[in-house]
Amino acid sequence: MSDPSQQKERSHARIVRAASRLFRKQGYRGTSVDTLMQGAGLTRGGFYAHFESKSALLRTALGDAFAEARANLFERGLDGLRGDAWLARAAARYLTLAHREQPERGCAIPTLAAEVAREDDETRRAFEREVGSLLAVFVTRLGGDPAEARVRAIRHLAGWVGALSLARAVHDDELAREILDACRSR
Amino acid sequence: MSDPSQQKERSHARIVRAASRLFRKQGYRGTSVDTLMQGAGLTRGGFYAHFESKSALLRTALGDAFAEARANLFERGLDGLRGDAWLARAAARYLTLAHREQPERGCAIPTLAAEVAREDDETRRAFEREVGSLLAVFVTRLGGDPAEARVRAIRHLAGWVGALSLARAVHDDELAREILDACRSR
DNA sequence: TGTACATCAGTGAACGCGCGTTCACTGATGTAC
DNA sequence: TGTACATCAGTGAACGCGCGTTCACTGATGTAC
Repeated sequence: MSDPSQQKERSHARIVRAASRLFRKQGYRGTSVDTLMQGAGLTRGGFYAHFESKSALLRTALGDAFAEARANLFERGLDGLRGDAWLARAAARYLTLAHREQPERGCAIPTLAAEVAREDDETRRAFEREVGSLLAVFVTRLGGDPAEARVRAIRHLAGWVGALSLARAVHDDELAREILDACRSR
Repeated sequence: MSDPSQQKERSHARIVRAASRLFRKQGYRGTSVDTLMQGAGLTRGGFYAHFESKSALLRTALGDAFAEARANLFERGLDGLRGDAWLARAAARYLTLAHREQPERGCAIPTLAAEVAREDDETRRAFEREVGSLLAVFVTRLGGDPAEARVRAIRHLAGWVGALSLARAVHDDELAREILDACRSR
């Protein structure tokens, strides 16, 4: 009973989950190994039995963060929707003050892209893979000619990412709302 | 001759300039006071005769960074241009691989927005002021109804910011180019 | 014109602290007989 | 069923290091007489 390797797997998953949330909330450099192990209910010494380095965890945590955001923002509750109907609902979810105020469960791109851009090739490849599968979801949902859908997917995603980045970095809530609203309408 | 207070002013300006470039290139947390003082040709001990804290320098450096980017990307060489003609030229400048590879002279939003979002109110207000004056340039250049121009300004800026953020965080140059190109047209 | 003193921008050693990482150890659990 | 041993996930003290910040000092320059 309670196979010790299963226990290790569960700890591993808790570390990844904690990292995925804390990195989005406080940034990668802003989150210490100590803090994230506490977030997983463990102590710092155990970290290196699970990951080669903090950087290796970032690569793994990106997968979890993108998966959570993908589900929450673009899939959950939007089952049958396609084309402009899906686009409008996804935009309305992405471009909210709630998303602005809860980076820890939201899209990983506005929170982590700038730090990832300064990391090594392997990390940027991991990020690239996640962007790729996110765009694939967009293309499927948008439908129509795949090449055209891909251009539209990139354009919309970029607009939403920029809007959220701006809305988070300004102080005034009203300005934040204006930015989010301006990018929602088509 | 060579008024000592003038010398201090020149050192001050060199620190701000170095910070403005290094923060965009390596991030705010990624740049130490030591590194940026070396970048200004000084030693670390002198820093606190010029700024109350590293955070106070960030607020000042944002002004320099936005001013440099505003001039380079949206004004220099675009003297008479207005409306869609200006927009197309500005987009063509912003969405280039050169801009992707030279964050230290480029737009401060993709490089610093995520870190600023985690800083205190005063810093976010400084960032907000700079975004405001950048949008004012956009509105003037776009012309037409000011309210409509402002919505368009926000929408385009957000799209460009998101595109550059994505292009920098992915590894593959071809994908980066595809992202930048997709966001240029219209 | 020359000497003594005041000013002050900049220096560099030092501070306490938190970081990523290592490692000898603990203690709960599973296995052998 | 009970005892002795092996395994191994997790602990927590310790490592060297770089950080933001402080401070006693230096040395060039300007001022007073």
